Amino acid sequence: MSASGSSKCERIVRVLSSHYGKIPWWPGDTDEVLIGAVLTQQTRWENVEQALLALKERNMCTLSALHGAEPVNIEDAIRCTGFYRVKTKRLKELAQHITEQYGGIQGMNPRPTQELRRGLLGVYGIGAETADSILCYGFNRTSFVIDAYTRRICICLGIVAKGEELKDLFEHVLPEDNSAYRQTHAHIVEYAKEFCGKNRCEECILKNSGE
DNA sequence: GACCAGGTCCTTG
DNA sequence: CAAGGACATGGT
Repeated sequence: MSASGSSKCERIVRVLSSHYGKIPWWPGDTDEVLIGAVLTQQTRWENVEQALLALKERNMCTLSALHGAEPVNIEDAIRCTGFYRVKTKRLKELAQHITEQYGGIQGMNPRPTQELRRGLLGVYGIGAETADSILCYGFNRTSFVIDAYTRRICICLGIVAKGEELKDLFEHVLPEDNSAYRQTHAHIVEYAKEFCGKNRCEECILKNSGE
């Protein structure tokens, strides 16, 4: 009889938290988080940072600036993140959605999380991970981010839930506290970079710590 | 030169 | 519904 998905999730949260403690993750104002969330799709964060700098140098690192910018100028700034044409289109769509629906980022603050999430998921190029990253790191909401690392680790540990089910599992286990959501996702990424994909799976702390 | 990166969308079987 | 391809640059 193997442990249930939720007790395995609970253990992931607990073990990683005691191992890594508090770590800084995804700093920046709301505009930067929104833009970074799109740019980091299938892309290393170091490349995203360069693109954010390039956007800042051009005074284009805000959603309203991107809303009015020429696509070619956005493309030039974000080329180093790859997929630069589709990402430019996605940023434009996101800026348009927020401007039209809420009159800007400020207008989103009073709205409930689920309403914001539905709206974001309706935008071309914004899927579950990007939407939840925006909500969790940009608007301090309790919306848990499921990324490729999280899926990989959960499969590795025999957790069968996937997609929205996996998100629900973690959200039932976590306290209703944004910093817990941030930290747990940060821990998972940190852990995955350290142990997954480098043939170090067998020494990983989740498999070897007790039980 | 091959392979992958903090996804998403579209097309096929 | 699962699987495969497209989107593109930069690092290992």
